[in-house]
Amino acid sequence: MTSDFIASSVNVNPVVIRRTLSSLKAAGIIDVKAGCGGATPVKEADDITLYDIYSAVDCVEGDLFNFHENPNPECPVGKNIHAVLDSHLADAQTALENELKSVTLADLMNQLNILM
Amino acid sequence: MTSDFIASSVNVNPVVIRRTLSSLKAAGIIDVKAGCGGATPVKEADDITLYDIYSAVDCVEGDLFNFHENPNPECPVGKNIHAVLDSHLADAQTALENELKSVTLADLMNQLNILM
DNA sequence: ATAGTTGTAATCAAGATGGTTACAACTATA
DNA sequence: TATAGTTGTAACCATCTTGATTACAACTAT
Repeated sequence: MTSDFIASSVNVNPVVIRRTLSSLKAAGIIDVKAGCGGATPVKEADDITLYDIYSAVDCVEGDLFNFHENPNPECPVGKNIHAVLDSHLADAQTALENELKSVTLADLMNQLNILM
Repeated sequence: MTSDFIASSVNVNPVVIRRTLSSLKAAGIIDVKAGCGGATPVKEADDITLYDIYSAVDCVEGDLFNFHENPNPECPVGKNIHAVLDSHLADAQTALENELKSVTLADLMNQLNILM
């Protein structure tokens, strides 16, 4: 399918589709050649997780949680807030990511077949 | 401490502090009276989790993941995409929230005492 | 009564996001 | 090879979001 076709179905500008496909290509998930229409998967469906896609289109880059890069070193709370909080926030992010890693594109396709 | 004092330490506008304290008050975590300075906790520190604070200041309201409220019903993928994806995304969100629920303010205060 | 504080609406600037246009580079096909 | 159709990407613009700021009413302790 061409980016124009997908765009008209998704009801969005073709450039947005191309940008997203470019991200997936950069992440090594699909291959898309300039000129001829269509994109082809590079990896097997059971080797592509939701996390792969999630990180490919990186809505989130690096840390999910961010706060106050330069807290006041004179403040007893501010001085230690990152030492206290960062590990817990990282744990929460990891929990989310692990859940996304547990679902593959093959899983979704199976669900889709059942529904159709 | 007054909102002005906190604001100068955090290096932010006092109104921002007041807005955040208002959110925490609305969530029943602290009490803050207009007029006199300072805020007092309403619940015990071991009864306040990171999730309570996270949801009180609601950077995220409702769903963490959002995509395409009105997909094309003519499209075999779009027609079923929410039925296929939503539960997995909800699971990921729950995993993150559960992790935040496992850490209390008392935990953080203990860590802080060790560091100080 | 007064000085100092919180609550909140209103406004503004800055940054982020997505939409759109435009065009070069590329590919398959006749 | 010429051509029609497609992708890649830069550039620009409108819109939304976010936080900063001002202003002032309502409140509290002394």
